[in-house]
Amino acid sequence: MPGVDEVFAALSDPTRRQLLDQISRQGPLTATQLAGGYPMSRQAVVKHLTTLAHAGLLAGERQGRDVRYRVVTDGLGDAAAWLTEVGERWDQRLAALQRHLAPDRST
Amino acid sequence: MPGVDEVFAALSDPTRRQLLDQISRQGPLTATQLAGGYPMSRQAVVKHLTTLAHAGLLAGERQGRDVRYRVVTDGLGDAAAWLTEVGERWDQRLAALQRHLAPDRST
DNA sequence: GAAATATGCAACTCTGGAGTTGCATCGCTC
DNA sequence: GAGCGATGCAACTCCAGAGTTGCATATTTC
Repeated sequence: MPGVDEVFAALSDPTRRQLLDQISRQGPLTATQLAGGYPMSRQAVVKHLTTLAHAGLLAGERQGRDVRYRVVTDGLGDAAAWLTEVGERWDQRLAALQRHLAPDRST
Repeated sequence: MPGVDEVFAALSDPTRRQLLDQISRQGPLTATQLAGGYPMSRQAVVKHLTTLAHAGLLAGERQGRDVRYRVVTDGLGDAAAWLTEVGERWDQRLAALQRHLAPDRST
């Protein structure tokens, strides 16, 4: 189970947010496919993907020669919970969030 | 207006989350008061507070010799919006969030 | 089986974040 | 006004993150 640290740290990089965004739109993609759209080396993109995977936001599935990265929800839970808990205290707008997420992740 | 980068980066540090948490519970506190509860120098805590303030999550108000830090909501908006936008795409649970935040911050 | 393409690994540089220490400055209080 | 307690500033160390390059390995395809 990935920690809140890693999730927020992963989301703090614009390239990584863009990667998540792109994959969430276009579905599973390989590192090489993704790398084409960014002004950096394939290896740099791979590192970002690894970071995201480590944070529980992506997962890579090997398919023969390729590895396709898809979005997963594992990492979001704790970070969202934290934002909810503290956010609720200082912003009434987020209080509603608490009430709507809580039922789903009660246990 | 603080960027999403800074907000997530600010939240990625456990000490900073703890500071936010503490201030959101106990109300406005000074750097010296806060520093007592952490295993680091006052200056280190001040740096964290400055980072949080820069991200739009805290604001310091001078009162004579003291500076009291209180929680503000400025920074949360964009980060929450991003989480909502992308999160919606990959987790139905977060879709509700979108619907409840949108009315308040619909430009 | 050989060429082409994709991933994996390792070493390297560079920059910024986290924390420290020392000292200066400002405001309160007696 | 003198001392005390708080903040502010600056310089310094240390380390992890971001990106690079080069090469090795695996898999597809002809």
